[in-house]
Amino acid sequence: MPSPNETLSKTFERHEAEKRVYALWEENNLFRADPARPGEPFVIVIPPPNVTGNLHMGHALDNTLQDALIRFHRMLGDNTLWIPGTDHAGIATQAVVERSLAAEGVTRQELGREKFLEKVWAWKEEFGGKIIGQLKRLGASCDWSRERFTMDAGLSRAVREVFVTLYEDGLIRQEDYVINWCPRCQTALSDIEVEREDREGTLYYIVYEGVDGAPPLTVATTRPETVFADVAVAVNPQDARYRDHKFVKVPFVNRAVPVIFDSYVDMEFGTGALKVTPAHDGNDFKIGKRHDLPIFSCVDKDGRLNRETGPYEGLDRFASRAVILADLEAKGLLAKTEPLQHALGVCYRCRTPIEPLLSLQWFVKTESLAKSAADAVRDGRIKIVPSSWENTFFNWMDNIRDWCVSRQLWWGHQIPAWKCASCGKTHVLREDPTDCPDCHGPLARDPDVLDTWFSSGLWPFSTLGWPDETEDLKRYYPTTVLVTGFDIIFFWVARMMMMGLKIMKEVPFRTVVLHPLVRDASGQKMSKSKGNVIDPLTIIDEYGADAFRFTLASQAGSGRDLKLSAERVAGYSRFITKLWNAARFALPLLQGPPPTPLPKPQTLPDQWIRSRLAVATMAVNAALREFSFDRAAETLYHFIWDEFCDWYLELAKPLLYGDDPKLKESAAQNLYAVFSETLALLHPIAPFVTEELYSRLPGAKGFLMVAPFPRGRAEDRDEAAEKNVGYLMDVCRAVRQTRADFGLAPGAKVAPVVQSSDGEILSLLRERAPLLLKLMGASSLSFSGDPGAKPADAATVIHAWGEVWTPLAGQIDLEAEMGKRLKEIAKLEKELAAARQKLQNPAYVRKAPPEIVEETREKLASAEIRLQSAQRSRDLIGDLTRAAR
RNA sequence: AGGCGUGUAGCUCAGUGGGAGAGCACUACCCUGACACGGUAGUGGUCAAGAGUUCAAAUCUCUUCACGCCUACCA
Repeated sequence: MPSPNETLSKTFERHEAEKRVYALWEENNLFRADPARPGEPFVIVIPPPNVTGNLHMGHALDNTLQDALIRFHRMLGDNTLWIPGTDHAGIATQAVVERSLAAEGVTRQELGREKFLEKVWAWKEEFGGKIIGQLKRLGASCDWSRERFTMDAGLSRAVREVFVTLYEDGLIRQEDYVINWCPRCQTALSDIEVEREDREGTLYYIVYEGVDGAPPLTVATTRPETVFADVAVAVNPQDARYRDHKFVKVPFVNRAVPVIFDSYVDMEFGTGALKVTPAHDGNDFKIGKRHDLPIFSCVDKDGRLNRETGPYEGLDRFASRAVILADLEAKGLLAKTEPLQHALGVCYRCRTPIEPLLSLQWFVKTESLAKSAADAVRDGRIKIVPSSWENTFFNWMDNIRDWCVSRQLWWGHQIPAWKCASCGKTHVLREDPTDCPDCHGPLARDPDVLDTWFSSGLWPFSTLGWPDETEDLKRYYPTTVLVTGFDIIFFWVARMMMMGLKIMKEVPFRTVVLHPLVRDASGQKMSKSKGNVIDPLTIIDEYGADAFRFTLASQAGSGRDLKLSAERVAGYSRFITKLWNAARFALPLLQGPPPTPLPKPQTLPDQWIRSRLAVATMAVNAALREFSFDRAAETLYHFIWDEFCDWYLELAKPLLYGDDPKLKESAAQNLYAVFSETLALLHPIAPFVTEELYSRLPGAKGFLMVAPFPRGRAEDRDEAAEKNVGYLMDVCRAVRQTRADFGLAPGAKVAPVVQSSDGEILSLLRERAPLLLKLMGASSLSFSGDPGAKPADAATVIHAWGEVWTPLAGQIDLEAEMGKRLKEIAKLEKELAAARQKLQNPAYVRKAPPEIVEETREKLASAEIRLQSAQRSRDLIGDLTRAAR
């Protein structure tokens, strides 16, 4: 680090400093957790980003908040651990590698499973985890020595252990079921991986002829190409129209199918008759089960019509539609068509329409797991912040459906299930078998892998070493806080709860902090196709990590959207510069750290800023404890800019620059204490600039990152000092206001007079006069106890404690000033009337709390005073106008 | 269809029973020896609309309107 005495550059050279400071933190092992150390555990597991991923705004926000919490608690002395890592992201990663293979003209099928997986691992080693370096640029203080990957050996063992345990407990089973199939990705998807898109579709009315001359029946469908797999037509039992229909013929294949009654059918929709296709619709599947109907497919996994469709075999499911409709029409079986707006299920990755398909898959039975998770939130073992999300959470947990966990991919945790070729039994095992445990027949392993969310569901304990009883696991489970966006409550948060409670018999975390999603400045989702993506690294390059983090924190309290714009970051980068410049002023004046315990402040400016610091410190502590990052940021912004820089530094200058060595020293020591504590308060949100400035404090030891976080000294609260500085501010503002209102020439030195009947106030002000002169741009300040001593042509500002008279000089825009005064008077009169009316209301005086009534009286008095001020100004302007004529 | 949420200054938002606020933007003036990425003083709002509860409503209740999100079995 540069030596403390070196003068600061004009602005914070953040590129160089961020790199240097971060390297120092790492070299000094400051991120590393030690279970043996004392302290309350404070543990966060990172939501593992995809190993293929790049840092985007969502990550930036998420990790800024986590880092702020970790840094805060580290400084509080807690035993903090922030576990980083990445997710193997099955389908996403497989797709990336397949794409790079395609460039070489190879498919994964040609390569074979084993070779392909080698390629993926090689890709992961070379390109994966780029995001880790990007998190470091953000300042993330993760314990990198504990970095994990959802497919590393330990986590894979955990996955297998959990799968087998759930299987043994009857919570996992393999079943034929209609699942969501993506014909493009060639895999099953869970229900929540299906997204709904509103699309303009068409409702086709198709005639099914009656069997043996029975009357025909018309059904309405959006999917005429699935008629081949129809096994029934269903109508509502209440529906009188179809009482006499017994059997109808499926078009093209002329199969006779029964007309059945099922209350699921909506009589109002279409014709009130529904074609039942159990193999290609989830609801039809349920109807089929209820009525014990046969089930078979007419669309294959590649999305083409199969053999059941006869001449149409091989056609794409959508391309076939036109042909089929034309043929239906030719047969006179297409009664009519009408447009229909419907929500089409599409693959969350490639937006290909989902094909509901009958298939053999593995399911996790979620009902009991979900109940225990919901109970944990209901009884407060897990707190959701903000609590408004609880209803959404319960709504899902109470209506949860079984979780399809098998995926027809290669990249992932292969399901530990083997099927015996001779006895046909399926074995789910912890250790790889050589032959069938029952009959020693040859075994074939299930080729499917698990949903990537299965392994991330174990993240809070698998990363701590489970299933081994590690020191980390004992010390750090359950984790303390989980910070994430609300978009993955169901994908991830709920599943961690279910898995943690089932496997560990204990909640995975005590608090879930849900933050907004980052949008662009106009509230649009950031997406490549819209071209509105702001790259966090570009922002960091341009404005610095501190300004960026401060911006994110300051906006993290708002509702569900965080609208981010570069202008806003630019604004907060000025705040960082302001702090830097305050340091440029302060550092050369400092000799060394103040003695401990910190001496009581002796002078008014010191008493005042210490009091204000105590208030701000307590507010920041409270805000960070309550995850109100925005409140913490706002408090710091105003304390540093308005109170520390604008008032305290100005008030302290005469002492710091003065001739009295004793005063000088105590002022410098106080400045040191206040400034260094301010840096500490700001550190969790803006770690780089604060660490850098801390290192420049003469005699500062160690790192700010591990310095104690200020708690706020209650004994520093000093109401008298705050009141007295209030008088100084009153005088100062009165003169400044007069200067501005009456357009006094900037160079013109005024000679204001302060009048008060309170001798103590006068002597206080007299003592501070030299200081005030500079702040007001006055040549002299005089004092009077006598209201009659007012100079002619002086503007008056009245305060409750006295008056400030400022003699006028120079050019004044009388007309404009008169307008302003009249407007002000009107406003004040209104205010007065309102207050008077309240006080005249007996019900108010009787029922309102006395302090509120008192407040209103004070308000009335203050409005009267301000009205007097304004009236005097008006009269003065009137006089001046007449004199000018 | 149901659920959740939002509506406050030109923009972004804080404020959950008692003075309508902040940042940015805007206006005027000022390079005063840390900072013009600065300072000082200002302009700007029927708190979406209506009704109710209350001595008192941006805040609580109801209704309406607008927008957003989530969930869902209307083929």
